[in-house]
Amino acid sequence: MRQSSATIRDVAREAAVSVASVSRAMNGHSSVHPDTRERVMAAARSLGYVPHAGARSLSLSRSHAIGVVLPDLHGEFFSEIVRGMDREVTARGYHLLLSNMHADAERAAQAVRSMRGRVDGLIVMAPQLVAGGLDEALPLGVPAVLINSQHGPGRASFHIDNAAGIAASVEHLVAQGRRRLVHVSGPFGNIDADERRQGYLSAMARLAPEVEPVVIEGDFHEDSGAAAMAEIAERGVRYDGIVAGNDMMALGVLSVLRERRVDVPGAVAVTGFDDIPLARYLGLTTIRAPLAEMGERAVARLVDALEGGTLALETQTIATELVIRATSPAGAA
Amino acid sequence: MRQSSATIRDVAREAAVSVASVSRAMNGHSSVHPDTRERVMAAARSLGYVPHAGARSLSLSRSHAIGVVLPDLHGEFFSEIVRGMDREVTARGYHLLLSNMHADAERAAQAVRSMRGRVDGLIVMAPQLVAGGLDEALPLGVPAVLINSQHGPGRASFHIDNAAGIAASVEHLVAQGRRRLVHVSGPFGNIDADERRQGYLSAMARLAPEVEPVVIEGDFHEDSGAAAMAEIAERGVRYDGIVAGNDMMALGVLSVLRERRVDVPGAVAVTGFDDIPLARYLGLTTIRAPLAEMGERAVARLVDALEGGTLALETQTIATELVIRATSPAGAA
DNA sequence: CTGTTAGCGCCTTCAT
DNA sequence: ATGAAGGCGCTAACAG
Repeated sequence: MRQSSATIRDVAREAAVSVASVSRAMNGHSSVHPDTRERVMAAARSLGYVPHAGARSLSLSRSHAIGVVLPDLHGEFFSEIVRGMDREVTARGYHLLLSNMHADAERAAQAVRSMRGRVDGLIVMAPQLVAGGLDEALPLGVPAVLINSQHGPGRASFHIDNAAGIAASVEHLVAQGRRRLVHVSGPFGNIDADERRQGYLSAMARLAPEVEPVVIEGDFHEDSGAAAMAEIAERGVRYDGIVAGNDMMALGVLSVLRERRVDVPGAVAVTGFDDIPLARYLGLTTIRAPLAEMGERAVARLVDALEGGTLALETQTIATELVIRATSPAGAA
Repeated sequence: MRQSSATIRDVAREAAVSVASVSRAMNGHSSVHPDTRERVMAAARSLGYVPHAGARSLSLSRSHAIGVVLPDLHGEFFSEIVRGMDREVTARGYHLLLSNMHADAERAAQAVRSMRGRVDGLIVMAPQLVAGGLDEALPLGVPAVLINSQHGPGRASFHIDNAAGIAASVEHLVAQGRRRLVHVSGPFGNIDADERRQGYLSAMARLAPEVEPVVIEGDFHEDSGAAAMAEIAERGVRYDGIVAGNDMMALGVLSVLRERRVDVPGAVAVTGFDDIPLARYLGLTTIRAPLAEMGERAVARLVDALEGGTLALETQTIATELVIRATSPAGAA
């Protein structure tokens, strides 16, 4: 049953021409006699011939595929970026090849290596890979765009301005007269988490220098937001605002607050990061980053480079936007 | 700069052996002298050699990639399925190649064709493609698994039991003494929408035969849920329950109800379909389908077939589960 | 155990 | 305008 499809040679035989002519006809070259072209097309149609992309890639050294390496598809964050990439890639006539990259450098390198020879370029998102690991893993000769990853100089990359985003949250809360702000951080070592935490610390030092900043480590999941609240209670920390490292943890925070019948935003204001759909529904103040757009831009940048342009080896910063909602309305406190 | 990577021949030269030996050594064949293997590995390492997957595929006629064709990555529905596929595919040592399929049959066929020669098998999700269109587009000789798509006999596929899911919702509401149930449907022609609508109609005929069923067409997006409520009001329809075709539309329905200060679930109960994360947060009763698991199973089935097994040309039905929440609590009405 | 050779399917000079 | 032939990088017989 597994009848192997027709090849270019079958078409050539059927049309009584050489394979070269078939190739030329199929690829719309000009120097082909209309009659020949017609015969070739007819033969191809009748045989149900479809060019073998793999062979084509090998011959042209261009696969028209770009590899995407990321931790996982879990949650809104990555799927939103991938969605943007998918949109652009479709418009450009390319394909997306997905690959999971695990946290440890060895398997990360493995994931990257396994794409050599099947993609023309790479987009890598490795927020939890330590600096250096990524630079070593990336193969030479394959253009790559990095997103929110730690890397050395001389790489094309995008960087969401995490610190500025969190700083905006802190400013917003401080403007309401709140000063005892606690930060629920993502896992230490994750670059996004680290930058956000650093943003919180800097902003606090600048805007509320007399207050001792408090950081609780979470893991970006909802449960850890709730757990953080428990720890805060245990340590007897007083606070009038919680700046969470992402929306999911903010939700965990909110559920605990609601359980304890704490007045939000009266007594405590809460902010998140990412602006996932849930945030809008629950009225959570958050920081929005144009993820899909960043995905599009990453692809555009890469494809432009592949098609003759040059890949600017610079980091492009993606600005974020503070979205104020019910958990910290403008005039509160 | 674009220094072309080392090939198997470079390694052979460096190790002073033939390319065949390099190939054998790299692929862990048994019949290779330990010394040569060592020399080869050393040479490969020093040259930073990474096998060219494309060339390998061509030679082996196996790409270890499976193509996924779907409408878009928008929303939870597809990304959840893709997440499951991604998980399984990683475990099996395969890659996922994404491709968007637009609604019209021509471009759908195009999307499928463009994957010939780059994947070993296909997983296709085309809920809005009319019967026949898909069967024609699918290339012979490439194993394919269809998910929630219209197709002729003799295909391997999965089918979410939409009708049974909606029927469960209707039964649940009827058990509460509600009978004037309105269905907000997805777009006509979409197989999921059609089956759910049909499930509603059958269940109504069976459980509330004296009631005239009411169907309003939406488009699976939130706004259309709100629009449906407007239309219902305009037509003066009386109701005590809204059975939406999916969660997003149910959310639209809920927002209108809340705006009008209608008592939910007292006066009106609402149900959705999909069990997106938001549903849990908003306490929306819904139908859950194990999407990620279905994605995993689709990949497992396909890969098993590719590795020697045979692809059972049958439709496997995915059972759904009624998740009762605040918008239609068990003892209400 | 190892080297030589012939493809996998296609594109592209180089002749004609 | 067309055909013949070499090659993309790798693997799989087939000989030694």
